[in-house]
Amino acid sequence: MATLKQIQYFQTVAETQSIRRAADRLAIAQPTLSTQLAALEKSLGITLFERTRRLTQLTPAGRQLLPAVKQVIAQWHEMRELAHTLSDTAASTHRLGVPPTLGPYLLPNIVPSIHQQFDRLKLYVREEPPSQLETGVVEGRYDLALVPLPLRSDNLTVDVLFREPLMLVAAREAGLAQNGVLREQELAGMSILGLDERHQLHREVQQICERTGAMLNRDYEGTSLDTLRQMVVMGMGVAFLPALYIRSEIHRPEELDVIRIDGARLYREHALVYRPGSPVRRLYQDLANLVRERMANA
Amino acid sequence: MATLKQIQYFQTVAETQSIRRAADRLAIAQPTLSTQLAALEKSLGITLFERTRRLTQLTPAGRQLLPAVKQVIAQWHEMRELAHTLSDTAASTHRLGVPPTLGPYLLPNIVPSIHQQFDRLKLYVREEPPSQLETGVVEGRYDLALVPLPLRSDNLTVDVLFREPLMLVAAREAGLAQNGVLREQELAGMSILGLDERHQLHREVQQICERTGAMLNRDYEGTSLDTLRQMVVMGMGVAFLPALYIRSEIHRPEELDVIRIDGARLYREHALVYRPGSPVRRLYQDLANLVRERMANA
DNA sequence: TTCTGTTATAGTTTTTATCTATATAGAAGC
DNA sequence: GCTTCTATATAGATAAAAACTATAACAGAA
Repeated sequence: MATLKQIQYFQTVAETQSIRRAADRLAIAQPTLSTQLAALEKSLGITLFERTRRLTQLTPAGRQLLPAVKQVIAQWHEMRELAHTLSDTAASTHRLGVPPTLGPYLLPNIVPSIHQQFDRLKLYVREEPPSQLETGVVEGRYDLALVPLPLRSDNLTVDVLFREPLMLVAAREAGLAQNGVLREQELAGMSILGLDERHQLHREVQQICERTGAMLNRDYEGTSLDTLRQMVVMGMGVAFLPALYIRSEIHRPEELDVIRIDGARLYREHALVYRPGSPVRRLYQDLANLVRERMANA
Repeated sequence: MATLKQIQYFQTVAETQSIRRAADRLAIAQPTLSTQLAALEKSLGITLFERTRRLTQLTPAGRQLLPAVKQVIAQWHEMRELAHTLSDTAASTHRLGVPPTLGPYLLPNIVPSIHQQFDRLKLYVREEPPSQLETGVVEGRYDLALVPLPLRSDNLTVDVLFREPLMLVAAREAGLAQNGVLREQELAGMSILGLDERHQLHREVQQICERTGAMLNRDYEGTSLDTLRQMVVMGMGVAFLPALYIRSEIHRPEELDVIRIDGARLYREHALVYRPGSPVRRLYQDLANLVRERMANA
């Protein structure tokens, strides 16, 4: 089987038109080169060179093989260069999974910071429900993912990132806003709109309702935060929406009241997860730190 | 330094997602594969795989290197296929040099036969004066050449091909033709048009003139056989033209008389030459035989 | 926990790439 | 025509590395 070395030897002999000079340039002994050339010729089934005392030149077949040989070497060098670039782990493309209720509202805040600190890092981002994100990371479809806590799987490394408050949102006409604050007790009996159960937020809101005595309206469920907001605007009820969503999507206070609930533990918690064995876990820890800092300062 | 084998190993592991299965498919022991992978990773400065018990999968960097790796292997296979094709020596392109006073008139007669017998052989043909053809072969610019005898160089293998008669050509008005034959003595004192001295034919005609007592007209010399013919047509004199030229270019007997000279050794002799060390000399001998047979039957 | 399957490591053997020394042969020079 | 020079080939020895076997380490499943 021909080796890359032999192919390089071939090219050098073709260029120098001399086994002797090629051996010098390659810094190997001349007999080595002779032997390796012979081995290459044998493995290819071609006589590549016409050897005379005065000069060693290509045969017609060798001459026509040379461009193909150069191609192989060129591709090989290209591969090595790419490897060199990639040897900085932060220069690769990492596959990041995000939940649809977080990604679009968080990433715009942090991606610029990421590119500032890791200028050659690239992210390939996909949205999926959190449960699929977890299995996606375990199975290797993702390198890392943003997921809400708590986790189902226990074989992933978890870097807790931040808590995101859930705020009560009501139509302006409902007149619920009293200085933008409501006491927890006042939630009791209230009808709450939620997302459908495929979303993690469904469960989170469900738990809040159980704790506070509010009632989760299961007749109408949103399929996204945007539809949920629309349902609130149309007066179908009130809803808990994540703070990052509110910050990025609700700009017209004349339509909606955003109300903080006094006393209740109303938040969801996000984490960055990846496989414990990932050779670039160090980079992912740095990324987690960056997100934490960015959110702490926001 | 990364080897082709290691690169193949890399690809196979990436495909099978398992060192174990890859080792099976490659028919090598598993520890060998582990070691070679580690060596490749070290030489590239990249961790290519994330090894867990359950599956061995690519790291982000490895994933991005994979296409480049496949390129290298693809190019290598392409090279091997080409080598296989070229392993039939008669499937290569051979550089053939021909003199301008022979090539255009001989090749149309023999090239079809060559392609019939060696259907994958290709000829790259160039025209040059015979002296340059000889050095061209010696120096390796040509693989083989058609040249007139005698040769200057003595370090070339010579396959004599055939004798080509030189015929006297005169304008119809000159009225020289007597049954198309002239006796040698009648040449004495006659003014003969020739090519300029860069052509071998110049010397050949010069020798004929010396032998027969004819006079070589040096005031007007042709730069090609075609101009020489024109000069004859215009009544500037008579000329010796090679039989192959006459056969292929002179179709209008009303303009010119073609006259055979009785008694004189009027011919030039052609040979096929190539370097004695050429690994494909066997093929060139076959080609020479083919030309000889073709010309004997013509 | 124990068992199973996968990868890594240790130690050995085989292969092969490389070296030095020398033979061989063509070209140039005497 | 002989010698010398120079380039490649061959022989034999050595060093490098690629391969093997055996076994350790370890995670996940039973």
